[in-house]
Amino acid sequence: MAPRKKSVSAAHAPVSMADLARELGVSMTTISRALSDHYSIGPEMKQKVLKLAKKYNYQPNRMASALRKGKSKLLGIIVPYIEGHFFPKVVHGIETAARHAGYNVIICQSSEDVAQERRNIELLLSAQVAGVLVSVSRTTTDSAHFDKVRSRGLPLVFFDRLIAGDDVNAVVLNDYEGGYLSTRHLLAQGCRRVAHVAGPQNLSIYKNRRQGYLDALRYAGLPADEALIGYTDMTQAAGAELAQQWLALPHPPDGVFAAGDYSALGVLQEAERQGRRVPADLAIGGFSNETFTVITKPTITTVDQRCEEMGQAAVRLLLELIEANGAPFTPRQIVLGPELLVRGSSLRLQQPADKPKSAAK
Amino acid sequence: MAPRKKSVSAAHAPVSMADLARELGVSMTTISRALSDHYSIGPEMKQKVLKLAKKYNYQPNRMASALRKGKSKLLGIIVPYIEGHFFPKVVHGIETAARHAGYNVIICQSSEDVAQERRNIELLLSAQVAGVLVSVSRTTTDSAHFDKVRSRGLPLVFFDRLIAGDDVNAVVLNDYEGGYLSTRHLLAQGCRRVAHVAGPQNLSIYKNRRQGYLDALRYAGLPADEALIGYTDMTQAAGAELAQQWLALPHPPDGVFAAGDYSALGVLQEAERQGRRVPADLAIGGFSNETFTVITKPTITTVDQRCEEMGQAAVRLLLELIEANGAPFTPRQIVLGPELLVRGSSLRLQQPADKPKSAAK
DNA sequence: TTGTACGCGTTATCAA
DNA sequence: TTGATAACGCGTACAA
Repeated sequence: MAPRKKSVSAAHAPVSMADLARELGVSMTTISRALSDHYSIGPEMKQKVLKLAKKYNYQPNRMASALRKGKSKLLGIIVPYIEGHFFPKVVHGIETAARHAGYNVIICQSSEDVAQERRNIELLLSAQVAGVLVSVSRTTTDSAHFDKVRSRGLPLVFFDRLIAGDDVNAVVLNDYEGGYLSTRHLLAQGCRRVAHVAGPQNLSIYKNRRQGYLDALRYAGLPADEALIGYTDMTQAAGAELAQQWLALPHPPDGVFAAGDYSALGVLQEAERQGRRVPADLAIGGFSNETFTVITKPTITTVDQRCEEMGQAAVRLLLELIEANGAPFTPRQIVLGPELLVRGSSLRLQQPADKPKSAAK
Repeated sequence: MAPRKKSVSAAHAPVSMADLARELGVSMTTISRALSDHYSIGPEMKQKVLKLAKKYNYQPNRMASALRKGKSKLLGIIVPYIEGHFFPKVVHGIETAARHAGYNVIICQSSEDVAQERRNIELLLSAQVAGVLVSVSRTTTDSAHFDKVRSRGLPLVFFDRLIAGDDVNAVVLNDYEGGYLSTRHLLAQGCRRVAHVAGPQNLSIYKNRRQGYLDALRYAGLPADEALIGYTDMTQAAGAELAQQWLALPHPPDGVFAAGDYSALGVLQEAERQGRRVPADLAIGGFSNETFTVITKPTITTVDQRCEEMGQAAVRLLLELIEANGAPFTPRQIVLGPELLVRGSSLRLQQPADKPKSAAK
C-alpha cells in the first residue's frame, strides 16, 4: 500500500499535564496551578508553563477534570425534536447563552416519546451534566424520571412545556396573554364575531390561548359562542375546513383568532378561495410568528413567542441554580410576555400615513 | 425557614460500582464484568449484580469510562448556526442516527466565525469526543484547526460545506445536478430565455448551482447571457430587484432559476406585482425546499436538499472511520442526489389529468 | 513557592 | 470464575 502524501499522520496522543511537568522538570501540581491561575505560583514559572502549554497545544481533559470535581461544564437539553420553527430557535438561544457562560450543550431528542425521554435523562445523568433543560414530550404523564434528576442534586429547568405541579423551575410564554392580546386587537379593529381555531386542550399552551381569547371577549362584553370555537390538530387543512364551516353559517364570524399560524393560513386561504376579503370581511390572527407569515398576501398578524429569549432565560435560571449549589431555592416560573405583531391580515382601520403597518419587520 | 413539603430532597450521590461491590461483598471487578457482559462471569452472580444495579438505579459514569478507555460515546457537531431551515433538519438527522448507534451529540455553533470555530474544535477535543462533524463557517479559509483533529487520530467528516482539498471525508449535495435539473426542467417547459439568480461565487454551493444552470443551457444549445445572471446575497429583496431589472429588458427572460427559495420568492412577488403571469409569462424554480414554497400561490418549484439523509450519511461515514480506528482509510466524498420538486411556479404544460402536479407533497 | 500523595469511577492486566 | 492492583488525567489537602 503506497503511503499517501497526506495520509493519516501518526495519531498523537493528547499532551497531558504530566507531559508538561516532565518536560519542565517540575511537578504536576505546579503545572496545574499555572494553568488554573492559582495564587501561589511564581510569575516567571507561570510564563514558562503557559508558553510550553501553547507550544504543545495543551488541551485540558475535561473528562478527567469533571471526574475529579464531580461537575462538568455540560448542560443537557431534551427537546421533542429539532425541527420546525420553534425548537431550533430556542436551542439556538440556549447554546449561545450557555457558551457565553463557559458551558456546552449536549442535545437529545425525545421524539415525543416518554420512554425515549427517560432514556435521555439516564444518558445525561451518566454524562455527568451540570444541569438539565427540558421541554417535555407530549406523551409524558408521570414525572418519576425528572425526580431522579433532582434527587441527584442536579438543577432542572423546564421551558415551554412543563409537567404539572408548581414546584418546578420553568420558563414559559404567557400564552394566555398572547390569546388575549390578539383577540383584543381583532375586537379593536372592529370585529364583533370572533371565532377561534383551538388546539388540543390537554396541552396547556392551547388551553391558555383559548382562555385568553375567552376573557378578551368577556371583557369586551361579548358572548362566547361555542359554535365559533373549533377544536383541531392545528394543521393548515384543519383551519381551511373550519373556515369553510364558519363561512357557511347564516351569521358568519368577521374575525378569527387561530392558536397557530398554520391553521391561520388555512383560514386565510379558504376565505380567499371563497372570495372573501381579508381583513375587510374576515380579520385573521395567528400564533407563533412562523417564517411564512410575512410572505403571504396579506401578511399574517401573529404572536411572537420570544424563542431566543426563552432559551436565554432558561439558561440564566439554570446557572443560578447551579451556582446555588443545592442550597434551598424556591422554584421559580419565569413568564415571558408575548409580542403581538400586527400585520395585514387584521389591519382594517386606517393607520397614520407614516406608519402604514406596525411591526411589519 | 420552614421546610417545604417537596423541597430539595437530600442530594444522593450517584451510586458507583464500588457501592454495589460493597453491598454484595464482591470485588469491583466482578461488578464491572457483570455489567459489561464479560465472558468470565457466573450466571447467578451476574443476575445478582444486575438486580442490585437496577434496585439502586445504577448509572455508569461515562466520564470515568471515557477517561479510562480514552474514547467517549460523544460526537461533536459544529454548524454555523441552528436556525433557519437547513441546519436544524440536518442536525435532526445526525442526532437520530447517532442515537441509534449508541452515540450522543454535543452541538456547537460557529456563528459563521472562524475564531469561534477554532474554539469549538478545542472544546470538542477537550471533551474527548469520538469524532467530529463539521459544516464550516463562511469565514473559514485556513484549516489548521481541522488538522489538529486529525493529528489526534480523531475522524472528521464535513457535511454540506467543506474546506478545499480532496483529502477530506465529506457528505455533500450535488448542487451542480440540482442546478442542472431545475434549468433543464424549465427548458422542457418551453422556456427559451432562462435567467439565473446566483449566490456568492466564493461559496461552492452557489458556484456549482450556477455551473449546472450553464451546462443545462449549453446542452440545450442555448447561449448563456451574462446579462441574465445576477449575483446577489440570495435575499428576497435581491430577487425582487433582479426581477424588476430583467422584466424591464427589451427582451425579458421567460424563466428564472434562482439558487435559493427566498430569492425565487422575490422574483415571484415582483413578477406578480407587475401583472405577469407565473408560470405562463415567467416560470420560476428555486432551491432548498423551504417550508413556504408550498404555501405561495402558485407553489414554488424547488430542489430538495435531502437534509436528513445528509445527516444520516455523515454519521454513517463517521462511524465507519471510528470503527476503522485509525487504520488507513482513503478519504471519501459522498454525494447525495438532489430531488427536483416540480410545482406550480414552473408547470406550463398540461399534465395527465390524474396527476395535475407531480411531487406536490 | 513548590512538591507529595491520594482519590474521582472505571477498566485492563495479571495473578489466584 | 473471581480478586487485587494499577492506570487514565486532573485537583487538592497537606507537607516541605
